[in-house]
Amino acid sequence: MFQVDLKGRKSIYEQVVDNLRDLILSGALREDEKLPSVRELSKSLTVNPNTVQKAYRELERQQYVYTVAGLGTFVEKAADRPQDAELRRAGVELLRRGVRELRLCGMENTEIRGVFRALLLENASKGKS
Amino acid sequence: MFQVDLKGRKSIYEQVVDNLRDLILSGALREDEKLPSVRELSKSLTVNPNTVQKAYRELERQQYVYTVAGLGTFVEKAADRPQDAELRRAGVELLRRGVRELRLCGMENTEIRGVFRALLLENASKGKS
DNA sequence: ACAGCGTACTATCACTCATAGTACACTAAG
DNA sequence: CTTAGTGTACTATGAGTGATAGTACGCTGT
Repeated sequence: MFQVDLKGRKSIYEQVVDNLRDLILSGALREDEKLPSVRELSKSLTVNPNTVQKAYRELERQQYVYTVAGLGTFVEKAADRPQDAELRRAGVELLRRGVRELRLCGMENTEIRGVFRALLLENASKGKS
Repeated sequence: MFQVDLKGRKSIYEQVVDNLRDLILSGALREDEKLPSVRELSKSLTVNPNTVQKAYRELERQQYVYTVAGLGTFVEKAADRPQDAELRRAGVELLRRGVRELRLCGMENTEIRGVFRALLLENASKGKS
């Protein structure tokens, strides 16, 4: 399904959250589709079940998934996800910080704009991160 | 000089590093200008001297400052800073992640470009973060 | 009844951050 | 030389977080 990086700065459960969220947003996991069970995914990733459960709890808190007792965890309908706006704000914030960083390097608006245009084209056809 | 946020996700010494680095890059601290002493800044920020020293050591490692034994810590000359390229790569990476995030929200290139243009103008005249 | 599911709880270990305190070598000023 | 101020080094401690292990409970579908 995906991999986790033990030696990264991001914690494991954060990586699980981000990866699953991306799979949901990209449509790789469809609405009402069942996610792997906690124990199943924990074996697949070779991590502790508690770690996966922590990730699932967070995804449920953010309303990307919903849970049916005794059945499993499923992808929430896009219509019931009011927090896409929050994700959008996060994206804009990343752009803002990037612009600020490049400005500190002494780059002018025209240069920054050039870098940005290249980025847009670069990622246009790519589905990977 | 600046403030630290105790309740943020970033550690204190990282905040000190980032703040001082920004002051140097923006020119608020000029070349060969003396930084506050470890004990002085630690009192000013109400943090432990060891925390400030850790930040200074990191800034020296990144060659933003240099140290003269018994005298103090000073701003490195811009010509002796080969790692601006690294900062630039970090900025570009932020932009890339921002674009990716906004794409996951379902935004098209034209929309993303619109947000970006607004950002460029918004920060154009601002000196604050 | 049984297997599989999410959930809850306690306990432990490791790591990082921040703190406290002490000590040393250096420099400039008196 | 003495003193104050500087960076630096070191040990120790407490708090917090992340990850782990193990156990247990209630739910669902077969």
